[in-house]
Parts: sequence; structure tokens; C-alpha cells
Amino acid sequence: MPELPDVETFRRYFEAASLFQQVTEVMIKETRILSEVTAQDLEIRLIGHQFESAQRRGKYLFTRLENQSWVVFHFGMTGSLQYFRDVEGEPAYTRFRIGFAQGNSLAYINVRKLGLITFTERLEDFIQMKNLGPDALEMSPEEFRKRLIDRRGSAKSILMDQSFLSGIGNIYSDEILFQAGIHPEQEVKQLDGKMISTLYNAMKEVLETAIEVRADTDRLPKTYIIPHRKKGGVCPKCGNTLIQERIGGRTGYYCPEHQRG
DNA sequence: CTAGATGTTAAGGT
DNA sequence: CACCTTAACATCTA
Repeated sequence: MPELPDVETFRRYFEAASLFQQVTEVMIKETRILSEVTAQDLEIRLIGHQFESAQRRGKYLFTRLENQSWVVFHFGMTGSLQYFRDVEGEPAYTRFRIGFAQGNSLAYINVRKLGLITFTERLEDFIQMKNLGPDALEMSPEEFRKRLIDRRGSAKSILMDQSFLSGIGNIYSDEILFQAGIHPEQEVKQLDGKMISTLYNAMKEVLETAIEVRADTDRLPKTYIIPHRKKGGVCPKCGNTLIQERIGGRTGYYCPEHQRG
């Protein structure tokens, strides 16, 4: 689930109900998700404080406290956020939760525990430490082109490279390439200027569209490939059976008709 | 029962 | 150095 559009949806969700309220409770139910911070440490950093804003870069969510420090969330493959009120309302697989003075709580849910929560005084340090490239929605067409031309490798693996540009994963890279009409194994150094802008535009369009529907794949346009990404799935534009192939270590899907090498 | 699943990282190879 | 592949992590579902 959590690629850029999902995390942007979480960011808005967080901002809608977690700001300007005292944190009264911090419960870490699974210490494995903590990174470079102890449960006690995080508790001390949070209790009695309040959030003032939330930012996103790629697939990371950064929530800022009134003292300008940050709690960082990454959702791995199965993470999400959910508010709830009563103890009985706590969602299954809640690994971490924050209780607010008004009585509502925020749950960080993650079945597979492949995510992280940490704390940082300075965002720039964290971003540098993770070697995170610019956010996919913040990058200008010029920068995209400039950074792309001295790269080698397949289009799909480069879109998914978080140090090249952050926010795109396996699912959305398939969609972007499908909408751009580019084969996932297309060598990027072979792309001409026109194809590079087509790719850039598809990237923007797909990510923005997905954010508009709050990353709910059921509400994506009928011409999107995402709901068809499964064995035997067909192209929503021409009905051809999609090709399933391992690319860049992940299973990708593409249409042999619309995405020629 | 087994394989594979939205991510990141480390390790080894080319 | 840039890139590729594989494995590992934990858990569920097809």
C-alpha cells in the first residue's frame, strides 16, 4: 500500500486530527519498529508535547512538534494510520499508539512490522542519512531530465530508486510506465528528450490522480493498470493479457501492446 | 503447504 | 563507482 500517494493521504489524515493537542500517552507495542531510539526516549520526547504540522518526502512522513523536533514514520509494505477512541476500538496490528488529551488516539498499524518510527532534531540529517532523493512531486522537469541522463539501468528500477527520486515503488512505477507507454526494461539512457518528458508528465499525472482519490485503487480511472496487476490480468486499454516479469527484484506488470521495448 | 506480497538494506558479483 | 541479484526481515493470504 504505502507509496507516495498513500503516505500523502496519511499526512493529510494526520494533520486533520493530530495537531495542537497535548500528547498524554505513548504506547510502543512492538519495539522492532523503533529505529535509533528507545521506547523510553520516544515517550519522553512526546508526552506533554503537541504536533504542529506534518510533511512528507517520498514514502516518509515527518510530524513536527512545537519544539521543532520531528517524529518520523515509514510504513513499509503494510503500514497505515488510524484514529480511534475507545480501548476496544484499537485496530488489530497496532504497533504504536499516541493518546491525545481530548481522548482520541492515533494508531500506527503494521501487519508485517517492516516499517520504522524514529525521532530526529533535524530533518536534513535524517534525509541525508537515508540518502533520500528529491520527492517525486517536487522535482522539476529540468531536474528530472538532468538527473536521468547520467543514469543507466531500466526505467522501472530507476523510478523505484529512492536516492534518484523518492516516493515511487513497485505498484506506481508500473502505472507510470503504462501511462507513459514505456517498457519497464527500457534503458533510460536510450530515452530521447520527448520520451523523458512523456515519462515525467505521466509520473506527475499518476501521482496526483492517485492522491485525489486518496490512493484508493478502486477509485482510480478505468484506464489504470493497477487494478489489473495480477496473474492473468488484462490491459484496460486493449484487453491483451499483461506480461508479468521480474524487474529490479520486483514483480512488474506491463502491456505488450502499449509498452514496447 | 508453498509462494509471493506495496519496502529497505546488506552482501556479493559484474 | 554504478549497477544487478539475492536474501533477510514478519506475517498473512491465495
